[in-house]
Amino acid sequence: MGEPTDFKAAPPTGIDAGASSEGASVYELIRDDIIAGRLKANERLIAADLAQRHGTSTNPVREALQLLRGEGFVVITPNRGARVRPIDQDFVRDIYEIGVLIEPALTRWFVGMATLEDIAELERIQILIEENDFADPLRHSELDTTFHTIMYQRHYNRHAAELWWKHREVLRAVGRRFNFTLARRAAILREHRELIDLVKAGNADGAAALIGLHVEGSGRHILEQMRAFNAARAG
Amino acid sequence: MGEPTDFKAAPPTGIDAGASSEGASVYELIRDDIIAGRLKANERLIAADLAQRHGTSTNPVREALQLLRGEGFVVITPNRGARVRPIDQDFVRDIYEIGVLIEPALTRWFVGMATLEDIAELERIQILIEENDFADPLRHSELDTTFHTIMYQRHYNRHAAELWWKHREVLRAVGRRFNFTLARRAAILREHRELIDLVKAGNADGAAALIGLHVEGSGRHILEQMRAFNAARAG
DNA sequence: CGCGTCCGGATCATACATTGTTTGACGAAA
DNA sequence: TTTCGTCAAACAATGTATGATCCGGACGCG
Repeated sequence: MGEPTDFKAAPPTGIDAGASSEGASVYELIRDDIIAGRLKANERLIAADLAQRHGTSTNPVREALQLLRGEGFVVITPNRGARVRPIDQDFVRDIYEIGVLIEPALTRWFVGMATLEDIAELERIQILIEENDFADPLRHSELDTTFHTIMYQRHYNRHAAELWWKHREVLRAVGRRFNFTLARRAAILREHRELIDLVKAGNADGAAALIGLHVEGSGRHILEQMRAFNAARAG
Repeated sequence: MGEPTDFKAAPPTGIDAGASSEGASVYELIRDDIIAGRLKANERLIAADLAQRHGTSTNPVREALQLLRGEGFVVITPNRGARVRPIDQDFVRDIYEIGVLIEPALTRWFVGMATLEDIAELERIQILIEENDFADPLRHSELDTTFHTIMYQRHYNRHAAELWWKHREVLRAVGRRFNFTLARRAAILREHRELIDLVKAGNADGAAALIGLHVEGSGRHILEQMRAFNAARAG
């Protein structure tokens, strides 16, 4: 975990990391292709083709597909191969709704466990977020993820934390395609500030409720963007 | 889904099913070995060994391991192979705690969508459960799973339903090792009955709260059994 | 204790066998 | 002529086998 001063978003401890040695595993390449929409919904994923496209053999590709299946990005039907699961509005909604259920619980625990250092760290990141002020969207995304990771990374329920992280990655990837509305920007800053206050006050229920709204707002925001994008494309 | 009169527990629609054609895929064999404790905690999983033991080659084994990784049963470190994740009390606690967060939401939705047929179906299963009265534990497990599946199988959030199903499978496998205490038996029957009443009354919040308690009780029950078992083994 | 060597095994490439699915041609029946 | 069932060939999923390469840990030496 190294220096806690680093703002780089990283999984909350001992969590997976691709199976491959290379910087960009086949797994990651395919996954990003799916999330970014380069591989279209329901498109067939033929192992041999993917192997050739990424300059590997079929063996790693097949493993990557199994992994992606486990994560829900790919649907495999026995003897009929793999298809891209559509990253559509339903998919995003499903994911953020689960977040709405889980994150408040993680937050509630954090409020009871937070040290002064934790709070200082949150405030430090929040200041960086405000300094960046969405100028660099990627940096905002990193910082925002770090903000939440600070709260969840030590939670005893590793399963829940891991689930949160996976979902977070998906939403982050999808959201990268869009810009933040002014309203959303304001809400994010306000809610973060408010959250810090609630943590300071030790108000676990309040913090949990707020995080629920925060996640819900974030999910809705992405959903709206997707809807607008699709409407624009159709119109 | 074929005949709704069948009580056999089955996943809530279109959910995975092993990748293999055979009845028992390597994936399932390894998974069951882990859950049943035949493969010990943190034991190294050497692809070549597993392949030989199950009479296959390394390729299916590696794919199975990736899949198991995605489901949290196996931890894979790059270039250092796979290890069995311990199915210990922490693991079980993590899983049922997530259930406590998710199932109430699924239930709340069900209460708003339940038809008379659904309720009749719940009551029918409940009668079978009471007739069996834990005499055949396996049958109870099947029936109980069906009871909950009736409520969740049509939920729009497939992701959440799938998550529930996976967790359910694990808890079922772990629980198979133990017997129900009398107190737990009574609680299960009472809570199911009460749940049906709440559904009939359209009391979504009440049903959600009750399910929360139900899942919590179920989880604690398994945890207690594990604790007792370990204490007995140690003493 | 630090360092180099060696070995096990992970990872990947390749080739091939087997089996299930799809598709479209062909022919019989309406 | 149209419709429908049958069947074979193409395609690809799945599994097997084998070898190359590379990383990490263990062992032994200085």
